[in-house]
Amino acid sequence: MIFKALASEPRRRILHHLLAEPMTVGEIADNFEMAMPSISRHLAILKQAGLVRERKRGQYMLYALVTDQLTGPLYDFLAPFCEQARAIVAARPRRRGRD
Amino acid sequence: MIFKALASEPRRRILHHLLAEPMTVGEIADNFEMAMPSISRHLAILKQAGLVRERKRGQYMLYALVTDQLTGPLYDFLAPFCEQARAIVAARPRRRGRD
DNA sequence: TAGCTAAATAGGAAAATATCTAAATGCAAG
DNA sequence: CTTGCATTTAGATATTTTCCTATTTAGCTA
Repeated sequence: MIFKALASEPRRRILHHLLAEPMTVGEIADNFEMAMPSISRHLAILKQAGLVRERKRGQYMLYALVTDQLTGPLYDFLAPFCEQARAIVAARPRRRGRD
Repeated sequence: MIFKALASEPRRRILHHLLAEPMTVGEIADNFEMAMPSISRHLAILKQAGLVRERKRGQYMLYALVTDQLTGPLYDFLAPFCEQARAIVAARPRRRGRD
C-alpha cells in the first residue's frame, strides 16, 4: 500500500512536513488549503501504509513520521534499478573526442 | 507523475520484467493475465512518466527500462527520509539493561 | 455538567483509473 | 495490393479516489 500512499502530492507534502518534527493534525492542516477532515483522511491512509504513527497527546493527536517502510520495502524496490543504472554507467565507454 | 505510475502492481511488475532486457509488448503481455490493450495502456503511462522508452523494431515495438527517474527524482525524494532514519539510529542510546 | 476545541466519521458528488471488447493503424511479406 | 500479425486507439462500464459539508466522538476547562 505504500506506493498508493505516496501517489498523492498532499500526502507526500505531509510526510515532508513531518520530517522536521511530529505535529498535530491542526498544525499540519495549517499548511494546506484542504479542509481538516481531508487531512485526517490522508493521515489515516499514511498510517495504514505504516508511514506515520499517531499518539494521543491530551485532546490533540500527534502524528510522527515512521521511516521503516521507506528505508525498507521502498528502498528494496528501488535498489535493483539503481544497480542496473550503475552497471550502465560502468559499461559506458570513455570518450576522447567531443560530446 | 512517477509516483502515480508506480502506484500500480502491474506497472511495477512490468518494470521489473524490463530489468532483464528490453521486450516487445507481446512478450511482456505473456507474463500477465491482462488483455494486451491494457498492457499497452500501462506502458503508455510508464512512458509518460519517463520510466520506459519505446523503439520501433520492424512491426514490433520494443520497450526498454529507463532508470533516470528512479535514480534521480525518486531517489531524491527518498534521501531525506533515509537521512533522518540514519540520524535516529545514531542518536539511539546504547542499552545496558532490559528495554 | 456545560461549553469549547480537536479530530474522526458519515454521506455524497465529481473526477480519475482500470480493464474489457471491438475497431483502427502500421508494417511486412507473399 | 491484399492478407496477416503486433500494437494502439475508441468506447463503455465498474471501481476507486478525492474532497467537500455536516455530524459525531473525545477530551479539556470552568
